[in-house]
Amino acid sequence: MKDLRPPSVTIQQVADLAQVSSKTVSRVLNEEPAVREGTRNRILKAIEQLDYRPNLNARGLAGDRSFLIGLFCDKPGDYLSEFQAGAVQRCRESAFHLMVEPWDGASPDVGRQVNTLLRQLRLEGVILLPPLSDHPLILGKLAEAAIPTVRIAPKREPSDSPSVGIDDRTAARRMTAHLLDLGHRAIGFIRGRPDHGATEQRYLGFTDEMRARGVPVKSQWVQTGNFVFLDGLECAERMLRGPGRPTAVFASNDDMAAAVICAARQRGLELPRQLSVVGFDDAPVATMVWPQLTTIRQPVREMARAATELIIRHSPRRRGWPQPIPRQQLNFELILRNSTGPPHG
Amino acid sequence: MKDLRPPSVTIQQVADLAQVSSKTVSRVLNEEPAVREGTRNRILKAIEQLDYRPNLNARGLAGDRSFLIGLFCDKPGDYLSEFQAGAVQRCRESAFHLMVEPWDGASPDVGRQVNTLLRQLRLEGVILLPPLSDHPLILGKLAEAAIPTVRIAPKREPSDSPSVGIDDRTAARRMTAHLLDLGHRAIGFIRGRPDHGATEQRYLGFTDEMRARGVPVKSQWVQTGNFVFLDGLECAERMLRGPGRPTAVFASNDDMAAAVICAARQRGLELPRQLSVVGFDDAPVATMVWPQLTTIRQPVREMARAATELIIRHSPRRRGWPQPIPRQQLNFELILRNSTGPPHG
DNA sequence: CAACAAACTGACAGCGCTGACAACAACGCG
DNA sequence: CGCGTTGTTGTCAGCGCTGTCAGTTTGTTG
Repeated sequence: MKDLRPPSVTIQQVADLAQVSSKTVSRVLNEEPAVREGTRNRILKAIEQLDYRPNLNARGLAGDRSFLIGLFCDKPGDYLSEFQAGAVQRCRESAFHLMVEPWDGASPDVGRQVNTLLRQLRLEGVILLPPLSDHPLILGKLAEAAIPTVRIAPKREPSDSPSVGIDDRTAARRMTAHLLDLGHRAIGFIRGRPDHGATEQRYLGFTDEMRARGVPVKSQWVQTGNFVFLDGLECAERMLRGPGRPTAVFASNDDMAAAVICAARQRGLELPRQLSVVGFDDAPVATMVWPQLTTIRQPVREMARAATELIIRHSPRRRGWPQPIPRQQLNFELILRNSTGPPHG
Repeated sequence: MKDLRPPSVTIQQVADLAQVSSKTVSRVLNEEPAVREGTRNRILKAIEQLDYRPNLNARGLAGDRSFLIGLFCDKPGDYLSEFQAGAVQRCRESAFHLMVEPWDGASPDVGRQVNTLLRQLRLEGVILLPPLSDHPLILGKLAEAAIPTVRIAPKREPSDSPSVGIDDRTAARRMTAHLLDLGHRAIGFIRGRPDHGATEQRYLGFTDEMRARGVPVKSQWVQTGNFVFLDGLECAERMLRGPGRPTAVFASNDDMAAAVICAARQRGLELPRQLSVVGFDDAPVATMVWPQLTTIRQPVREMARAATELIIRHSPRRRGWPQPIPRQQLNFELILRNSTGPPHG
């Protein structure tokens, strides 16, 4: 059975047409400076005319590159989807490609698998989504292989690797202020997964503002929901049963906030009159529940672009990594919808 | 600035250690048959010992392959996430990799871009998610490049390309039967995006069963919501206002069903007593709204596995494509939750 | 205008692997 | 024992591109 594919145009054909050597064509492909204007144009025209596309395998093999960026994540989901979209977009602009790799952070085999991937594919950089941003083993492998790495919303802040995120602490603080401004004093909080960096930051933001205003944080109103709906449901039920329940609940993400809404409904509470609920992330579900969630919008696509940009800009790696790149913080946005209102009475 | 990466192990080193030629190592790598048991073991041991990983670029260049499978989709979202997870999993088992590529089906430039991708990356196969499964231009390019293609939930059924899906029509019919069995006679339906194959099938399933039971379909209760929440909201409002409203609404997907729930709430309807709502897909949102949605579960991961399997099994492409592969239909599941009940009164 | 530097271009090897084909061994058979 | 046959391994070229370095042209200066 023969190969049915049409034959591909090679760099040599372009070179012949433009009457230069293939090396010179290679130069314009790689945007190397030393090519005369006229020559470049002639080559560009030839490329156009033949509709030439360089073969990535060949380019990679010869130059020991891959034009591939890895996006390592824990689980698929909204956040990943959105992030991926932003990253792919940026990649396209520079003829890079994105390889999304889900890892089970808990598996004992990650190390080996990451190794395989790095060495087989020769990734030019890796973006780590939480909670992988703080996975010691993966970070270790990456460092060992000297792969440029950008961590998204990391927990620790070792100065040796750049990261992109928002100021979760300030955002949570702002949100808490919103609740306090409405008049709430009895506020519950649902924490996220302990291994996410954002979890602690958001909680700190909450307590910062409560303390600053002199409002006590009741420990039985602080629960941990691991960022998932079902856990959020349980947390909400624990908070809401009994007479002395909070008048507002701040969930660390929207999935859990949606759970609070469900739980409140089941108990027959009227929202937001009897209970205000706020989330974090502005996930799709934020506008698919009623009342719609007041939340914090993270500029996920922009973060993805920024992270991808960092890697592309410093590629090929020979140019050195890391540079003195500070943690990059993008702006969040407080989005007021109708899940919040003044407390009843 | 020198290259910081550790040097990589080559096939030659393995060959030397095992005292064979590199070609023989290559043979075991590619699972070619003509290698003596003892030799194979010796080589395997050497590979293990050196922790050798073949360089994909080199393999690709020499063999004119890529070990890459493309997953083309329209927009990111739950469905994609889930599908991607399944596909990546299958890829890993065979040392393949998945390249997710979002395309704007409406853009006039898709053709060129698809071309670039196919030729640069030399994808060994492509999986098309709806609505791209029926995108004439993309299908054309793929055929032209003789790339094995699997279409997910396609509309048309040209026998020349395999596809994977569920029996949307029967599923919708089953769901409709559920509603009728509960006693509903006034049933509204919200259609999806016209360019999705499933849209028509699901609607047909609905009318099939209604007709079979002799229950009339009211045209003002059939609306089109394009599978998105906001449109669903409008559709629901149109159906629900006025006195003669349906007692049940069948939305073609869960996002729109969630919208129906919102709309019903805003009008103060009690669910499911005054209105039953059902969706389709069993998306995450199905269990994040209250009441939780009765819906149809699609085995998305299994579909992904099946599609990926088809491509891997027929790779390298020299082995011929297409084979006489019929449309593959996986089983759906009707999931009863609490958004449905007998009609009021 | 010679002399030299800077800008530009090309020749060539080789990246790590596989395809085609040759070579060689082991075996069965007349 | 010669010969073909099958099974197993090796040789070698070359996939399409880029790195190195040498060669050529152009520009600048005294």
